[in-house]
Formats: sequence, C-alpha cells, structure tokens
Amino acid sequence: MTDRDPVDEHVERWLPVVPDLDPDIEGAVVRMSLLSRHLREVKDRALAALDLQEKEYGTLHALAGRGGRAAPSEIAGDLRMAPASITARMDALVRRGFVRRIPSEVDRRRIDVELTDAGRAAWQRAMGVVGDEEHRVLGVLTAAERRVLSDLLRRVALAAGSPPGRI
Amino acid sequence: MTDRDPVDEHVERWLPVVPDLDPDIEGAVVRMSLLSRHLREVKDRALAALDLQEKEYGTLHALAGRGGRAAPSEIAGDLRMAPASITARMDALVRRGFVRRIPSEVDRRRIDVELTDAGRAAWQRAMGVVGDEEHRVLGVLTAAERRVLSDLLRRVALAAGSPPGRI
DNA sequence: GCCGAATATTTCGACAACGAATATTTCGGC
DNA sequence: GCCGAAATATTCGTTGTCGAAATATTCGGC
Repeated sequence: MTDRDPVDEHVERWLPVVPDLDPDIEGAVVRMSLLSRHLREVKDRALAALDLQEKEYGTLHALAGRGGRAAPSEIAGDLRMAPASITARMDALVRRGFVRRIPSEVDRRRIDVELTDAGRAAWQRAMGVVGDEEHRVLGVLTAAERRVLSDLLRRVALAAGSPPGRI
Repeated sequence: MTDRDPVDEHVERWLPVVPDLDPDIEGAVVRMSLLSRHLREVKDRALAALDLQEKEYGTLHALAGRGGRAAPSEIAGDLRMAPASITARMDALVRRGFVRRIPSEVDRRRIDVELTDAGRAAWQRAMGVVGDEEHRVLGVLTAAERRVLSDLLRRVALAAGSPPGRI
C-alpha cells in the first residue's frame, strides 16, 4: 500500500488521548491545510525566478480574470480580501509599471485599475510557471484520481457553502 | 449528478483564455485553499462561544500534544511558525492563566511552557467544538468517501514532501 | 433641485507574523 | 579549564492585513 506521512504519525499520537478522533477527517483537514500552504510556497519560489511575488501574481491574475480592468473592490472580492488591502497591492504594481489607475468616466467614486502591456506580459509569463507547479504537485495522481479528488472536494465545498472568490 | 460550485464557474470562465488549464487540478487546488480557510473561520466562530480564539486553541492544542509541557521552539515547529512568534502567543495565554513559564532545570537556555489546570480545561472544552465543526463540514461525505479523500491527499502530500508540523 | 442614505476608495491605527539581531547558556575541541 | 560555535528565547523593525473613520460621489424620495 501507500506509505505513511507525518499526518499519520500525528493522528496515531493523538488517538490514545482523543479516542473519538476520526483519522480520515483529521487527515483530510490537516493535509488540505498543509498542501495549500505548500503550494503557495513552491509557487512563490518558482515565481521568484521571474522576479514576481505570489501575491503580485495573484493580483495580476485576478485583474486579468476581469478582462484586464476592474474596480479595486471587485478584485478584493475575488481575492477574498478587504478592499482597504488592495490599495497597497495596487500601489506596488503601479510602481512596477504593471498596472495603472484610471478614474471611471461613468462613476467618479470609482478609480478602476487596468493592466498595462507590461503587466499583461508579466502575468502571461508567470501563468505557465504557476500551472507547472500545480501540475507537478498534483501529478502523482492519475487523471482519474484527480477527478475523484476534485469531485469529492466540490461536494464538501458545496455543503460548506464556502462563498465564491479566490480565483 | 452533483451540483456545480463557484470554482466550476471560475474554471469555465478561464478555460477559453487558458486552454491547457486542467479543470481537475485547478478545481482541487482552489477548493483545498477555500475549504481550509472556511474551516478556520467556522472554528473561530464556534470557539468564540467559549471565549477562545482559533489561534489560542491551536497553541493550547499543540502544547497538549506535547504532554502539556514543551519548549517554545518545539511549539513553533509544530505550528510551522517562527519561534519569535510564539513569545507573544504565550504571553497572551499566560495573561489568561492558561499557561505558565517554567525555566528548565537541565538547560537554563530553555524556558518551558506548561499548561495550567485552567488551560487544560479550556482546551478540553474547545476540542469537542472543533471536532464537531470538522465533522459537520466533512460529514457530507460517507465514511468510505472520506477514506478515499484522505488517502488521495496523503499520496499528494507524500510526493510534495510537505514537511511535518501543524498538528 | 435638495438632502440623507448608500457606495467606493483611501487613510489611519492596531495587530500578528516574520527575519535579523541580541543576550544568555551549553557544548566540543584543545 | 577555556574559547569559539551552536542553541535558545527574546527584542526590534518591517510587512501585510484588517476594521473603522474619513472623503468624495451617486442615488432616491420629496
């Protein structure tokens, strides 16, 4: 069968003291958390070769997902962050020349953000790197297994009612 | 079959612009991240009824997992945090009377932290709440499906080489 | 037309985590 | 026994995020 991982040892250590601990629930919960963190870290390291931080890429990606132009509050919703936090992120991207601010013509409360050509180019370069990392980590499973995994997670997510966002 | 979730719409929106996007990989990655976040939030809300923050519970839990007494650096490793960050967490728990600092007899560089009776009681009360939330969220899957999910995640985690920790 | 409520962004203050630097102690080689 | 290297917890300065307040604008009712 498959090997044991650190989470198995964690569960084994806890079972005596918490008899009603479900190893599969605990295992799934802890592994999801660890894997999400791990993925963020490997993406960050891979993106460093392109002189881009994971959070910069995430912001560019969300903006590209809105067609390259959006309101800051829309980006905040997509990234599940507070609107106030977007200001600093956009400031940094503006400084790097990846984004420009454009006051909306129709609603002068809004100050849209827009990808520059350099920003779009950086995003496109980085997208491959991020995809490769995801593929590399999930690549130990067969395509069929990945389908099973994704389907199981979808059912949990639907029941949990986790709100949309985090593109 | 099962319903669609927001991640499906996200993937559908991106597929035209990124043709080589694998819906199952993207789906699994995004859902793991969203679910981990969601679990942390529901735990935090549930623990609020016990006047405990999720991070306080996590620290108490890690300490209990070490038998109720440990070095700060050990707790930092278990929680995958920087040792420097543990100082403030323990300060707060000491203020609440859940933890006390005890200079080690054998190695005077170490200042062990130890659960008080009140700390152990708070942890035990909270443990049930956290377990219930995990069970509630993962409960939409059958026991056999949870086993499949946990096994798939173990294989990914093993291949990714995600280091131990985060009890 | 005007006024209050709602909306959108930004600023501000607080907080948590980090890395680097610091102080103290232990360990190993001589 | 002693000295430099390693280890341990802490302090300090920086960064990133948040919620609340501030500012500017739009909308709806009258």
